[in-house]
Amino acid sequence: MKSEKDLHHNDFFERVYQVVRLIPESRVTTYGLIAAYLGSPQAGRMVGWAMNNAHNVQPPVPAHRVVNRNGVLTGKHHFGGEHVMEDLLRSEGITVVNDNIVDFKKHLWNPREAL
DNA sequence: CTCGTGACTCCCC
DNA sequence: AGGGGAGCCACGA
Repeated sequence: MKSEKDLHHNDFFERVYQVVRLIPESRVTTYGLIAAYLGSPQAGRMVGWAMNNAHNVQPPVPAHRVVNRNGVLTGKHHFGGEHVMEDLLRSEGITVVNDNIVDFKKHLWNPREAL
């Protein structure tokens, strides 16, 4: 029935989006943990590449909850403003200082353990 | 088809 | 401490 092309919902990007949508409020995860959960521990760059396109995807993807392995907001320049990503996190109760998430490990959400 | 690039991460020197 | 290389894989030129 389904052709190869109809399997687009299994694409790496789509699987990334599905995981990101499951990150709870006030929690964050990393590019590497998402990649690892999807079976490609070395493909963190792909997760970032997927986030680059996340703004024109539905349902919405809370891309601000994805940071690098040190809890740094490396993707903040893709939110259309210097403080947009940071403000979104703050509005969920997360403290950000100099692009670093305070108490990062306390807010870290690991899909491999949670899902 | 090949090449360069990237919101990453790990390893080695 | 910090810089370079490699693996990852989608995408556009």
